[in-house]
Amino acid sequence: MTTPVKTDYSEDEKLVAMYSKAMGHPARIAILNYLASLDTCFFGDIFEVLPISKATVSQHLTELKNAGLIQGTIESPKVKYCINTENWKMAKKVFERFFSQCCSKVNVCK
Amino acid sequence: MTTPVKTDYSEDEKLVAMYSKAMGHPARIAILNYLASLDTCFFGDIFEVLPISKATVSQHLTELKNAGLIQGTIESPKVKYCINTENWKMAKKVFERFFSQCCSKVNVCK
DNA sequence: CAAACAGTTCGCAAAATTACGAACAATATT
DNA sequence: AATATTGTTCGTAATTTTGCGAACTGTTTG
Repeated sequence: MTTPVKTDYSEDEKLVAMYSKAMGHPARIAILNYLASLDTCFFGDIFEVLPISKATVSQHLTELKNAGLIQGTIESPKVKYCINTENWKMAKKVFERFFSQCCSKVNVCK
Repeated sequence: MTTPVKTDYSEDEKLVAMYSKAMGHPARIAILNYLASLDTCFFGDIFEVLPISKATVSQHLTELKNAGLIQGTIESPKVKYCINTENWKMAKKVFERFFSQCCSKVNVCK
């Protein structure tokens, strides 16, 4: 009957952390903002707007794709990117739950 | 009249990225969850619940403090930690705005 | 005053992130 | 068929992150 020491993190904790990590760079936030404001968007459009090389843009896009926040489809010779709305909604929900758990009661230090 | 190429990221983009980065690790999410569920909490309580060394816990706490999401006050010989409600609300708002900008229109690829 | 307690900081190692240019693939154009 | 266009991948370098044990700081207790 000891304290319930965590041997691992919960799925929810891992999920929030995963989305957060993917969003943990201004370039990736800028990409998401940009994609969220558009219907369609090619790699070139994103690259054009960011102050980094295309190799780096491509890397950031891969990370966002791996996190599930965006998706890309080939339209030769271009690649069209967009928000993955399904997962975007999921992330939105997960963050809402996360942030709403605090500040309901007064729990300030001191 | 060329395309408005970004030379830097907006303050909002940097802010979301900063909070996200701080939240980009399951241990830090677990800490925030834990703190959000309590009124008061000492370092030892947090350490006790996590599967990592106290040196590492201390590091994570420092990061969360630097991001402004938590605060700590010394109550010798212990240290009491808690959510920084002011900034927590700020973060909540910032993420709400971020996530609500999408999915209003149908902008799925293909 | 010595020993115990509660955390932080230091020093270090391993791994991951960030960034870029150059090389590469795959289609499109001439 | 050669060349241009569009992105991705590779190789590499610099930096940051993550994690830990050990040493340290500052109270507090014996």
